[in-house]
Amino acid sequence: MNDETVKGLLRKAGLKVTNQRMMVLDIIASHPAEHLTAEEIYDLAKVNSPEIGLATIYRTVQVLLDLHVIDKVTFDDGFTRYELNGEESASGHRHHHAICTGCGKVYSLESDLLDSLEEEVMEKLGFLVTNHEVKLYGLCSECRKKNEKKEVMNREEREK
Amino acid sequence: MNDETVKGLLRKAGLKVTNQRMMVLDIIASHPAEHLTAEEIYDLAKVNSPEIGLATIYRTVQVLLDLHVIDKVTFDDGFTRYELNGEESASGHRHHHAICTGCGKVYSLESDLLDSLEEEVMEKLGFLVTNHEVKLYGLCSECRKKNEKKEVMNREEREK
DNA sequence: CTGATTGCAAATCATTTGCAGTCAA
DNA sequence: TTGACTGCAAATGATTTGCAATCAG
Repeated sequence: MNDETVKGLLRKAGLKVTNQRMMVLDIIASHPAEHLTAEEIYDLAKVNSPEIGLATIYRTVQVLLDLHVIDKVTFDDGFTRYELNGEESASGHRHHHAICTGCGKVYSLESDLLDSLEEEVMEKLGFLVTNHEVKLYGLCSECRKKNEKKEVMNREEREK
Repeated sequence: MNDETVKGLLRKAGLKVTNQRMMVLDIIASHPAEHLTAEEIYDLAKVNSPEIGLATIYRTVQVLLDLHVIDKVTFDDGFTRYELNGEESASGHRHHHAICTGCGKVYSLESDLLDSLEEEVMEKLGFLVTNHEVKLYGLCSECRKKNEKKEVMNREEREK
């Protein structure tokens, strides 16, 4: 989805194409996989437009959410984050996230392996799935290595 | 998991077994699949203990979260909700939720169909999944029926 | 022009925290 | 007895809102 497409969506919705709106969109688009918070978007926006207000960021992400241009994500750290909607994936479904409980790093996954789960829900509950959100919590390879080292150290400590 | 088990967990953690803590636990346990908010737990607690404070609810759910007796869930409505940890399911993994975008009702699912996804993440990223959270958004059978009716009405309206 | 949008500051509202009194062990 | 726990009220911090000025169409 490019700027022009979004401009079209804005107009179709009877909304105006403003510098602030396009700037927020571009900031989110140019930081893929970074899951920016409103405050982070605000700080980046201020670099080129120091007069912009934080309220504008909040109002703009709401507009972009309504247009399904972006999606909301949270990783239980008290912040709402925003990312481009993965509309490319025919299904319209969002991608998944793997969150490391060790270092907090977030990995984005593209796999769409929930089809069988969604079919099951349709059959058993008559529930039609239109979107999903998957978060995997665990340890990334780096943190697993660190943990192993720590365990070795603890063992040596104990065996003293 | 019963009261006695939790009392044991509290003692093992060097924490005290208080009426407030057991009451909050019992309220959450006796409202399965209702995904209570702190405020809702507070209102239910006040029925029998009008002097209890909301801060105690927040502090208590934090303790129960630390002990992995309960889990946190959010459905993007601005509230944090709490539910008993589905520790029964050998894997220690949480169950899934299907959230109706029509009426907001939440269905709990027990299926554990993410194994292949988790294996893939392990192979490709070296990321070890220890827990996951799955939310399916869509329309429940009731709301689908309502939508169909509405569509028929719209069509009739258009064809006038 | 003119209503939508913005920036600012003040308001909201869920959650957290300090503190003095209370209670479990 | 005594440190952990609780209730209360005040503080915090992300997000929202009212309003006058500004801007897109």
